Amino acid sequence: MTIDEQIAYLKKGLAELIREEELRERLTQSAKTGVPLRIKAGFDPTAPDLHLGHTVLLRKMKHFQDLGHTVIFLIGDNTGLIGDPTGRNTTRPPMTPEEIDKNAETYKTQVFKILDPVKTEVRFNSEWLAPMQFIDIVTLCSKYTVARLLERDDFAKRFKEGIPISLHELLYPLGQAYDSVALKCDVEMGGTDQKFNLLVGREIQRDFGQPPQIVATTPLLQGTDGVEKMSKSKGNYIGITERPKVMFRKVMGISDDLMWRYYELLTDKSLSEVAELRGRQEPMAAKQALARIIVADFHSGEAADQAQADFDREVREGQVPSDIETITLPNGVGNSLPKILLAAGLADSRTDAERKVKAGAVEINGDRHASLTIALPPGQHVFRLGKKWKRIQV
RNA sequence: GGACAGGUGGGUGAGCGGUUAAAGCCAACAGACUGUAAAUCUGUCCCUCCUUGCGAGGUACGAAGGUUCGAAUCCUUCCCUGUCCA
Repeated sequence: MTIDEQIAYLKKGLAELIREEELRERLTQSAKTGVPLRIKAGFDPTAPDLHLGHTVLLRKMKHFQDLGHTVIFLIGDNTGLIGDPTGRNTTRPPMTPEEIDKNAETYKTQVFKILDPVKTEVRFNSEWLAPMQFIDIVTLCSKYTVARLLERDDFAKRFKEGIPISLHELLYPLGQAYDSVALKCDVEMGGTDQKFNLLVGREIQRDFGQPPQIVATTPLLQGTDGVEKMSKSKGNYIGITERPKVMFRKVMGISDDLMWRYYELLTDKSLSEVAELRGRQEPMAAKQALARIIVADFHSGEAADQAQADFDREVREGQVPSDIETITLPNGVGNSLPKILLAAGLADSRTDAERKVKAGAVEINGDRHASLTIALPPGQHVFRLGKKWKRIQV
């Protein structure tokens, strides 16, 4: 590929690239010397469960690898103690080396579904942050001003609204910036919400006599609710290790509008292909195709077939799922339906169970059951409460 | 160190002595509708118990005490947060 083609390839699907000319220079330089560029992205050590939102970034990092460059998967085991200030944060207790190792392993098995292990370095920022002395930290702090830190959107907002900002939170961008110095990064990537932190990296690198890194941001993927960005804590995520069936169903649950965004950010389909698909006016078919692609990416084609078959049968035809759990009732629940539902894990509490029954949400062996007592003859019974199914052995 | 303001259910946010398990909104859950969805409409949304009733108890409004027949609402102390002044 020519340099122009490389840039076009890398730019596709990026939210922002700062600055393109610098990237061009480095790509040219790299081609000349044969030294690969170093592409960094940082991840929080506490949440090693990746979801599709993370894969937007990972897919883009993979593109750099495709061109022969090195990706540094940085686990922020030290900055993670602060927690990127997205809200009310306190310092988290330090993680033990065992926990960190365990999380790192989990990360590896997940990210290598996308990244090429041969062209990936997994690093921890405790490597250089932990040995820093107070004086080192003060020196680092001296390189940036409070006013500039407060320019960051969420800081500015919180400051203005009188929401607490703890001093240590201000240090987070500096720590992250120093990571780039320590790793001599050529490019740092992150979601658009990371733009500020990534830019601080440029300035700090300059202060340390390094050429400033190129900043590449990827768009944030909306969660399944279509409103907020995908995040585990919001419960609107699709995890990349989720079972094919669950994954398929979650994809089917997104709105038709959101589906096109997912096509754009989560598949290799070109924009014209997506537009063509959209023009066909067959949202149902398009969404199933999307769900198949995603399941196949993280599992296999066969798993995708199976997931689709399950979906057709269970959701579209409303039949009993193939994989429901069988529960044997403990003694003493008698014929109280709420107690049975609680014992089966279909309700959170007896009060909750009672409400659900009264609301007509309970189906037993295919028939709605709205009374609070039931005599179950010995044998197996299929219970359904909303989307949850259980087989109960009496 | 001083002067103010504030801490309510998953989130917002009303209530400022009693019809308040605590408005409204959002989220969530269930039902209807549907091509999966979305949207819309309806209902629910602390727990326990039973004689399942617009039932009876128990918890709950930062924490602990106190005043009251009665407190999320008043008082005291403590904890936490913000603003202004030094």
